[in-house]
Amino acid sequence: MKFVSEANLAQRKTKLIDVARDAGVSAATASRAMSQPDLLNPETLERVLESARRLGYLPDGMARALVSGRTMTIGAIVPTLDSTIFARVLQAMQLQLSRHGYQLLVASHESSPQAEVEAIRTFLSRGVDGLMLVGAERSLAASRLLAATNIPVVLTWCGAEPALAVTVDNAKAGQLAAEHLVELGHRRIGMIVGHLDFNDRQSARLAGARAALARHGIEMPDFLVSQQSLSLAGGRAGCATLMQLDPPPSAIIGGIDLMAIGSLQEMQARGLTVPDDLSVVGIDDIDMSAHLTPALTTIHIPTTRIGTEAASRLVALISGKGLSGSINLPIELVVRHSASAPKIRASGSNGT
Amino acid sequence: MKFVSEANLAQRKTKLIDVARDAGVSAATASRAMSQPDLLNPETLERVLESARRLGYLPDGMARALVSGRTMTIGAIVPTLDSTIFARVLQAMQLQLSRHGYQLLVASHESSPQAEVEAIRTFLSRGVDGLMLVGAERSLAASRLLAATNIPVVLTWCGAEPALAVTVDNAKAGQLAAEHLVELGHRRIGMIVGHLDFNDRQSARLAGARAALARHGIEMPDFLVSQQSLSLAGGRAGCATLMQLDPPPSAIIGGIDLMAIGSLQEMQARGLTVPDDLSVVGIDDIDMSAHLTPALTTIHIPTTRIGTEAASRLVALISGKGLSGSINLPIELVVRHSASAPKIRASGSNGT
DNA sequence: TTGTAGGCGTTATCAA
DNA sequence: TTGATAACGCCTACAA
Repeated sequence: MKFVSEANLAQRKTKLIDVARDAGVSAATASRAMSQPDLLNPETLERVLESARRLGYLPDGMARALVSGRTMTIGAIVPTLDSTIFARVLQAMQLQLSRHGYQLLVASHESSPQAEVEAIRTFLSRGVDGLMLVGAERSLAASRLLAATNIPVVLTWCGAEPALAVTVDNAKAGQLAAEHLVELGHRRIGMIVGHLDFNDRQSARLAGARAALARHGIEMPDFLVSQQSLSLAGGRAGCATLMQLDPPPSAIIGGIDLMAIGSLQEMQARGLTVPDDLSVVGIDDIDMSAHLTPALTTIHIPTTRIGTEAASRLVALISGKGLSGSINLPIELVVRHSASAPKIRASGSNGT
Repeated sequence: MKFVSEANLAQRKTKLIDVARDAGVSAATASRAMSQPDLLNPETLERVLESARRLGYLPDGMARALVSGRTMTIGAIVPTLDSTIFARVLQAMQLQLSRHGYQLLVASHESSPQAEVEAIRTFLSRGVDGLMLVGAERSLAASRLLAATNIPVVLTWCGAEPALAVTVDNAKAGQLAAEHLVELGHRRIGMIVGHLDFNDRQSARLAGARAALARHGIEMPDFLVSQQSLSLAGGRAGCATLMQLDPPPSAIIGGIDLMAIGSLQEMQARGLTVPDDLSVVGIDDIDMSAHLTPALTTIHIPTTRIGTEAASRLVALISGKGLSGSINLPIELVVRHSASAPKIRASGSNGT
């Protein structure tokens, strides 16, 4: 028969026992060479390591995890991967985690509460050592899952007692944006936000803006708020909708920078000028915002830091050392060139 | 003593045997209830499932993987998470994979060949069932690792025989961009590309553009090529550099859309007009490009499809069914408004 | 249709 | 310093 033997087709993965035999030691010793080199005789150690190298040994994470109970893996579940914001957070987390030997497992739920539960279940089942989630609002099933687990969980952006959280004051972000516009003299202010269900960040930003305006005796009724997809196109559509109003708002707040930028582009496409014809303020301060013409006035959110802090806390909690309380990161208004005093309009009520 | 007993602090995770006992069956039966429900007596099945639900049973993925040899996990290693392009690919992959019960494990190497090896090693060790990588160029160590493994690996963007690949003709992308500009009448064409080492996509795009120009008797010497970071800021810097030349190019190709957009913004910041003062062509066709003013002329790369195809092939390869050859996806020029015929310059040699 | 028993690759405990 | 051996939680022939 000329058939190639099966054994040659899929060469069996070399395992610890192979290395041990090759080096003439027991499996236990070989194992120690991998994880606790200090306990070994230098010569033995070198011999085992050499065998491992030559045989191309790769430890089996599954077996290792099964017995040790730890996978050296952290799960992060975000609304979407297709967002500079979350990409940044994940990047920061991965960087921080890799410093401690942890690997990041990422999943996105595309704003579906049910998909989030599934992701949580999968990660828990997969044996992640820690979990990072975005926002405080989630399905009951998800909450139950989280309550039942005993691995550390950290919430980001928005928190909810008693969970550990790395937050940012989203309501204040809306407030800062609104107050800036009021100070510039705006009275008719619109806002473009993402879809509010299952998005406590956007909800808080809107509420914060509204409350701030109310304190100045200004209302922002529903027709001045446009719910759109959290994208450039959403921003453009929102801007188009609001500009159709009569009279149109003299200023718009974008629930995220991307939507504010969409507004900028919609105005440009209409041959109108920002900030002369419309003031625009964003929230997030993504990279691009500083490079636009006009550069976008926005609220800076320390995105990278959120990731770093979340990762640090997770690691600290797992190893049981280091501080690990919740933290609320500072945000601030970044004044650039997309918002100015409103043009005096014949029909408008002016401030002075 | 009033100490709370340890057992209460960390309630032991319920495992299969607990469910089995609770339902009054053997572990084997409980196991079958989870993975092969058809084999069970409906009543028994229901009883086990009920117990599992009530006890909040979550299968231990590690143990399951150890015995079954499969983790239902696919690893994807990309240059960076902070990129619309890769975000899109990953999103598409995740969507496709979830349809088959697979989970996506993501890592980024930030353009470090060594970090890539580490990521590959980690994933292999973690027991992923398949691996997705970007580009065909990598360190020797990485190649060895890949050659030694017997899980399916799919390369994306650029391929290399005999590896399975889902590619796009990057050289042709550069070619299409260059030819479009030549047809418009441009003779002095610059290009802004990413750093060329460990990035075969950018290298190919540059080479393709150069070759196309050469066929028309046009040279693109090094001083007309600016290597920058793959970012908006990089694009701006590259544009600034090239515009300082005397004479400056009449057209610029961006190695990625983001850099082309950076060029647009640099021009705008300088009070110059695109395409009147400079024609700009990108490569990628990201969302934003269609929304700019002027809208960006670019080469469309089917990013989402790359992810979908890669995922499908991986799944097919793992399950051993379905087609699974390499595939080269079509790309095409998308003419919008950022490139036009060059202004006749006194000092320039015009075509006619 | 259900139960028994062996083993997946590694680490940890206990002796030697 | 090293070795034997028993878990880890689950799956899957094989038997009943």
